[in-house]
Amino acid sequence: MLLSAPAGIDDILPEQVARWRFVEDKARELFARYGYSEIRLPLFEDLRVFVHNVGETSDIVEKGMFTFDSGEDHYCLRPEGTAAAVRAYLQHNYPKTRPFQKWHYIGPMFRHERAQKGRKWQFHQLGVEALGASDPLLDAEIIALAGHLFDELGLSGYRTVLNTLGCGDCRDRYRRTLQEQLGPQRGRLCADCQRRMDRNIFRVLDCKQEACQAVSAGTSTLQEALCGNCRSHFEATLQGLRILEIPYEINPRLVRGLDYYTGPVFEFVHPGLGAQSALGAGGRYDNLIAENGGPALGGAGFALGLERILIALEALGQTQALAASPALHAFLVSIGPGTREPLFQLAGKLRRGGLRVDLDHEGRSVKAQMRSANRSAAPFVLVLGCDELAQGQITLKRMDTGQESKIPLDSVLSVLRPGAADLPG
RNA sequence: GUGGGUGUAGCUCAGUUGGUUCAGAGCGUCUGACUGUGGCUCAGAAGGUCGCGGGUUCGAGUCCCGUCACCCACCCCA
Repeated sequence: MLLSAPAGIDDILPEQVARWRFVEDKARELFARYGYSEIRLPLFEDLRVFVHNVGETSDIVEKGMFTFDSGEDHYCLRPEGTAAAVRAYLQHNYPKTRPFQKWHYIGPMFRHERAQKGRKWQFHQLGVEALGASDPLLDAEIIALAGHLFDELGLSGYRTVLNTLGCGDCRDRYRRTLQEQLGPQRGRLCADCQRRMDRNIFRVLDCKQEACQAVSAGTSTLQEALCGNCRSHFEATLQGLRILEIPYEINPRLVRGLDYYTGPVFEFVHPGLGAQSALGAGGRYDNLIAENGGPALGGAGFALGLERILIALEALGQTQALAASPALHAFLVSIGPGTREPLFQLAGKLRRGGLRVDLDHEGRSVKAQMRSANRSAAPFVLVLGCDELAQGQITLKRMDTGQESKIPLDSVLSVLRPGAADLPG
């Protein structure tokens, strides 16, 4: 019986890697343009890093993490990046040395949920964290950055939805209001929402059930409970978006599942994604640093689902025009006894000289070697037969015209090298 | 954790009311078409315990049960 990868974990095969790199490369370039330097964080952490921050009652912590023990210590595969970034920020004393940090990361995250479209056990996030400041223009900046990335990728049709959750006080006040307004209607809510009422009552607001929506439609919105500071921060964020001419829409019922969010939160949704409709999401978390033992410094960030971006691009038909890897400069074909080793030697020289070349390793016929050459998309083929070998020459064939010429064996590098920069790839 | 759907060659799928074309097609792969040369065309070949295990039947990809895997959805979230 052949083994296969665990459920919910995909191999990213060579044929697919070009698409991944297309997104990753573009993201890295843009992150740098916005001043977000890369940080590489561990794939597993002390369990407490996430339990306290993501939320004890969130599904991620309740049943969604891969955990394991080593002796007395409890660990988990990271389910998200923000809490780990904050941990590193504090561990390395950034608040005291250089409190304002703009970081980005790209890498795998792990959540133990039933897999479905756009939801895997191992998935990949592109994330950004701006730590140590509470400037509302930072909220606007990261929203703009995500949108900019989508635009650069040719990912059209996404919507930017935002809302504000308010500070702790606003939320406490609003929570009480909701409890009062929803309490008497509890029986009309679905079973999930009745559960949500006790765990995270805000999530009742974005339940998909019609009955629940009808009930929650009658409740007051958080906007009405917002304190002056939160109101002006949100306004300033929106103003920042307008300055940058970023289109957005406000959804007062947008709620985030992670506990650490405060203030503005946002989501990028796309119709090509299926039920998991968010390309990415994020928001401000002004209490997170303090709650982890640091000073009262704010932060904001987002995480985008790499697979989801790929799904959306696929839905848009933006899949072609991506070479799997740079094409070879030349494919080397050997004909007849005694030619293989000299050809192998030539390959070594050409590679040392900076050219991408390859040759057959399956003992295939000349015709088959030519087929390989053709498939490789190499613009040139070098044919070494007994005749050429005896003359110290090699046949250089242009694959586009089929034109052939013999050149001295030791001149190959200098003949191909000048044009190498013009070659595809 | 809960539903629903699907499981036939490497890939995409046909296989009608269970019975000598039900083991097939297309694509892909490989070989060959005046003995050292690709892309097009033509010819041919390889490749499948029909997910797995039971059962019903004279006889099962084709019916029943179980099981596993995958997909989609709920939930949750990127």
